Amino acid sequence: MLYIFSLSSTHTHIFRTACPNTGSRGTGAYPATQGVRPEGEGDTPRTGRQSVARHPKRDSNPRPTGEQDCDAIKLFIGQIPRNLEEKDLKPLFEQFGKIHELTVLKDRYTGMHKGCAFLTYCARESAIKAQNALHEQKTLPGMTRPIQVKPADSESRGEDRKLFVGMLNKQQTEEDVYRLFEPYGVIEECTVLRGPDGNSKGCAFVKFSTHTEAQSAISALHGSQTMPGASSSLVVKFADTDKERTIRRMQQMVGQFGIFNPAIALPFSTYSTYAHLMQQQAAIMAATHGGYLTPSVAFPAAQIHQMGALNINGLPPTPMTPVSGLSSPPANIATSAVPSIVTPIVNGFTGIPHQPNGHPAVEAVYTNGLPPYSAQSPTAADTLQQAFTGVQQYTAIYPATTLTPIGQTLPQPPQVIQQQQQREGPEGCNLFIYHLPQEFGDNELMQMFLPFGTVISSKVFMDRATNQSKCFGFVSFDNPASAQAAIQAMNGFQIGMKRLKVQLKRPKDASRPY
DNA sequence: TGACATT
Repeated sequence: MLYIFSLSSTHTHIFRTACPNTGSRGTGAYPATQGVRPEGEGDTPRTGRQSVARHPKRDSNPRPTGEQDCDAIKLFIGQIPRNLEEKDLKPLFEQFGKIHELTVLKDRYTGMHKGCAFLTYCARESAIKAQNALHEQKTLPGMTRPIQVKPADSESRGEDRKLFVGMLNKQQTEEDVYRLFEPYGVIEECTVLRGPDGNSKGCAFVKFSTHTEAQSAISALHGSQTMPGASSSLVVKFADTDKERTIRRMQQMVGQFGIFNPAIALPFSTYSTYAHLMQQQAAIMAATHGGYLTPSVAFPAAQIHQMGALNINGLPPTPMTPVSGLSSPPANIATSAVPSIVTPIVNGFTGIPHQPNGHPAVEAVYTNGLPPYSAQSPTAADTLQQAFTGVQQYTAIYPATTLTPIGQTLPQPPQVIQQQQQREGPEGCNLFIYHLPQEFGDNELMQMFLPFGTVISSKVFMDRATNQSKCFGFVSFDNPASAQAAIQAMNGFQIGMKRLKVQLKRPKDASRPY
């Protein structure tokens, strides 16, 4: 099994030019013309409001006058080949104006290029131009999806105007959905969720410019009709907040197929004690295991990622309480914003079991039984975006043949390191783990223990006859302290109905049974 | 549950 790491710098690279008067960025709503731009729009009667959606003006949240030119917009750039650094990307974006800051996102632990960037022009207008010219308009070499150029989540607000639409016909396109919703307001974003194969998952996100519009669409459309082939009537509701999504995915993962990341599937009591360790895991998972990672994992992991202070060496800063009581989840779980990048999210969806109704397990159920989140942390949003993009882009790793994009030479691809060359670590570094979820393989096992240090090997034992996991395995660290930290944190850790048993591997000469 | 780097 191959594991993909980058050992390059752990620092984020920033390209920045001096640009005066950009201090006000990051606070305003963006006059976005995002998502679908249906063609042949003359076919359908349109309201006056809806034409507004095609112009960079927003009737809500008008900006103060005189601020426009230097009220920079931070753009999120997605679907960037991982071999392109700031210097490579700069020419592509400079044609729309002077760049104030361009930052390729790197995993903070592995240094791995996350396939996305943040871009801030000196002039607001440049950002709008760039978005209009590039967003979904061209595909960079090696990528399977078109480039994403849209306001960073730190720029957008109001997930209270974003709708989840379920029970669509899988033949329905963005344009179909757009037309369905356009009578109710200005649509800023309309995205059908699709699997890796490009097939619709039968659901979509539609973002209106105002909450009122979104609400009116719900009132008019929810349950109003049943699409051909759908098992029940149309579902139109406000999209989940992260908190809701986290909870839902935890529940679903536990119930359906075990889990990938214990932090997600676990009750909050253990979740909270483990959470700060998962900060690191989140980043690593997002950056290195997109092909395996389900979005249900990526969401919460990314949230956890920005909770609390980090302890770089992976050791828990406080004594762990593996099976602690009934503490509440950290309050800031709910503070991150739902990313506006919708299209990229779906691309990383691999291995998600589908429910009998044919809907993806993760997206199938959206309710709004929880209060909306109150605050939005740009950092959280950024992290989510990073996680998403990391997930998504690893479904299409480097192609064997890489074209030279935008006239640049190509840096080398990320390092691919074969793991498990060394099976056992030194004495005191090897853990025996029992009660692993049936679904856990070497990879998942490794990820579960990565937060505690450098994992030099991970092995889940498989039944030869059935090829099923025997639910135990080994993890080896490169130092005993990591191993001890892992024992402290993970022994007794509840996953679904089981609790992990994490012990030092028995020395070879010890044959005593338990 | 079942039990320490296998086939």
